[in-house]
Amino acid sequence: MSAQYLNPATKAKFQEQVWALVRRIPVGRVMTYGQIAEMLAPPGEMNMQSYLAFGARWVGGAMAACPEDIPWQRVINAKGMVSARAGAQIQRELLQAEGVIFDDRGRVDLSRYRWNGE
DNA sequence: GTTGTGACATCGC
DNA sequence: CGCGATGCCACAA
Repeated sequence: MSAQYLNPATKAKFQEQVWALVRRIPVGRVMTYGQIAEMLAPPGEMNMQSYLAFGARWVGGAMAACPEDIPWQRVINAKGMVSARAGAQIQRELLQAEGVIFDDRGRVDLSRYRWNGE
């Protein structure tokens, strides 16, 4: 069969879940893509392992559509750094304005700022 | 139908 | 703790 495309509705739903979770991230806190992916429920249509392997990137895909209502700035990678994308410089300042401290390498202390979803 | 890319994670050194 | 290399899925051309 050709490329096994996932159901658009399922994708959109997952995207919606990501946004809902990002909205719950309190000020001064951050979350990693992998953590968000693991926190949300897998589309079910696909294998669990597959989701675990690429769920993080799906979160990035949802962020690609980052509505202005979503504090996408609080979503960072597992390295505690802002992903290399347009506006990374801005994102850093936004987090600093919220009280997040960046070290010389532009990294934040995940063990301190990472939000466990409470 | 095939090829390449991506807002990443994890393992190894 | 930091950096390099590998693997994974879905999507666009």
